[in-house]
Amino acid sequence: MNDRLQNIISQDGSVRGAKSGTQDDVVYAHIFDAILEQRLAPGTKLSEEALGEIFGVSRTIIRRALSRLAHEQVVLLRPNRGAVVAEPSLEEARQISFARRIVERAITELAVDHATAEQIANLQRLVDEEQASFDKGDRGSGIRLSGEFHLQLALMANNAPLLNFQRSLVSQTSLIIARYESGNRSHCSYDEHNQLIEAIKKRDKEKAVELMMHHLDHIDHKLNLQDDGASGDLHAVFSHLIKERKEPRSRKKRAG
Amino acid sequence: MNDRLQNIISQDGSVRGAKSGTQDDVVYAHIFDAILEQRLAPGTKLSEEALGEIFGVSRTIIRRALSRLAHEQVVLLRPNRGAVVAEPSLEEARQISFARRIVERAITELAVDHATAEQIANLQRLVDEEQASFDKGDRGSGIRLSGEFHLQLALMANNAPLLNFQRSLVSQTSLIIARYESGNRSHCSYDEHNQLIEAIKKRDKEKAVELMMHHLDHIDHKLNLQDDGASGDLHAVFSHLIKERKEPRSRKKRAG
DNA sequence: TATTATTGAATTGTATACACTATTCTCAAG
DNA sequence: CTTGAGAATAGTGTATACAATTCAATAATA
Repeated sequence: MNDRLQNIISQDGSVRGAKSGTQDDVVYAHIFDAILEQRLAPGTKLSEEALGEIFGVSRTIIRRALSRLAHEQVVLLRPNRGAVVAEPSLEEARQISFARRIVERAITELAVDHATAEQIANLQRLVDEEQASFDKGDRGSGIRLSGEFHLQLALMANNAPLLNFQRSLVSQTSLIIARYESGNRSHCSYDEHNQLIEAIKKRDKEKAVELMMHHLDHIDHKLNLQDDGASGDLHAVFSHLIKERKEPRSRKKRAG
Repeated sequence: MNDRLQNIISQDGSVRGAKSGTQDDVVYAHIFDAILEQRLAPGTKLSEEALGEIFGVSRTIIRRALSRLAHEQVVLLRPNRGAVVAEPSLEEARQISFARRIVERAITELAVDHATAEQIANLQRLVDEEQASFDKGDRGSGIRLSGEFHLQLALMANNAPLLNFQRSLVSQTSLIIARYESGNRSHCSYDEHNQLIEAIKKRDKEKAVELMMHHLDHIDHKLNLQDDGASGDLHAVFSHLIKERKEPRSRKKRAG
């Protein structure tokens, strides 16, 4: 038995982060997606016990996932009072928007420099999916994919700290859209995304940056003060994946 | 091993930002300071049980603290293998340096716009302390205070996301200095810090940004990031000790 | 009726027991 | 002497019990 070989062989097949190995990654990803797709409205209480039941894990795991989300400012952790989906204020929204301009400019420039053909193809695929989602009327997926476009761009920039920061900013922007964008204005960012891809293909850095800045302007302009309260029912939001709690592993007493 | 951690961490010092309320904040702050003041070297193993004994809390608390540190990239959490103080590679160091330029430029501009007299006084006090520490020969405190200067600047920028990002970048920079700063070049950043304060007082944005960029250049130059291009090529890395193949490796005798 | 105390349920905070994994140690084979 | 397999050990991963705190409902008082 060669365990090393086994390890090497089994290293492939990792799909988009969350490997089935660690449970809190799965929980994290599900809650994260639910928030980004706006199935969980800002302000929704995230009860540890309820989430534990839904995902079939103990509060320990839920706690870790919530902690990660809190670090990305997607969730607010109030001591002794539990977690809620973050509700960015207008002032916070303004700060996030400003920070994004700083970061997106740098990312766009780096991406133009470093983008490979394969990465650009990935980018195009994301935008196509995004457009398909909006066409299908799946606004939630569309908004999530729109965010992933900006994350893919950050990935192409080849700078880990900027990528991490971008992840947090994009998530929070999604929250802001959920809170302040009037319901029916479809996001329609895919058109601007397509133009960006063209500029990147042509390695036209100046044009790409200009497009990105305008794109961010448009996002800001679409926001206003209406709020549409989405769901607050955790079980409903996650109904498609509620499962039975794992049978407690047989606890063999250590024979004396 | 346990005793070594005990000695390093329990050195009485300032534990700023430790809201005495929750225990894991205290633990977090102590470990954070120990790393920033370079009493914990990059690569040091951080055993949960040992830390629990040292701080008189359960592993639960230690785990949370380590998790927070890992989010800020100050600690590396290896699944099933425990936590170690992060060891930024040269490539990571370059990326961090780049990201800092982006962020510090924005922060400097914002700080010039928003700085109040009181905040500038705070800034000045930090630099005085920093200088005093270096004069006393307390390099650890000096480096920590140098970092706090940049954090205070970020605070003055009035932008929470940028402040958070800056916190992570400054911490990692401290780690990089610990790992890569060439020999005895004392940090001596306080001189440039003082010039920056002057420019901010005069609301001279252009000058302040220029000083900041030069300051970051100097930091980089004191490190050995310039060339070298450390590779994944083991033969290159260990070329100085490659021996004739036939030479039988002398096995060290077991002590005791 | 409005306001404040008090009590009890519900939820989070922490410690700890057990399960699982990785590392170290020992020893046998080449 | 080196290499590799298997057992012993140490350390992390997860679940759960219990303590501490918050929240809600009721009762008491003005």
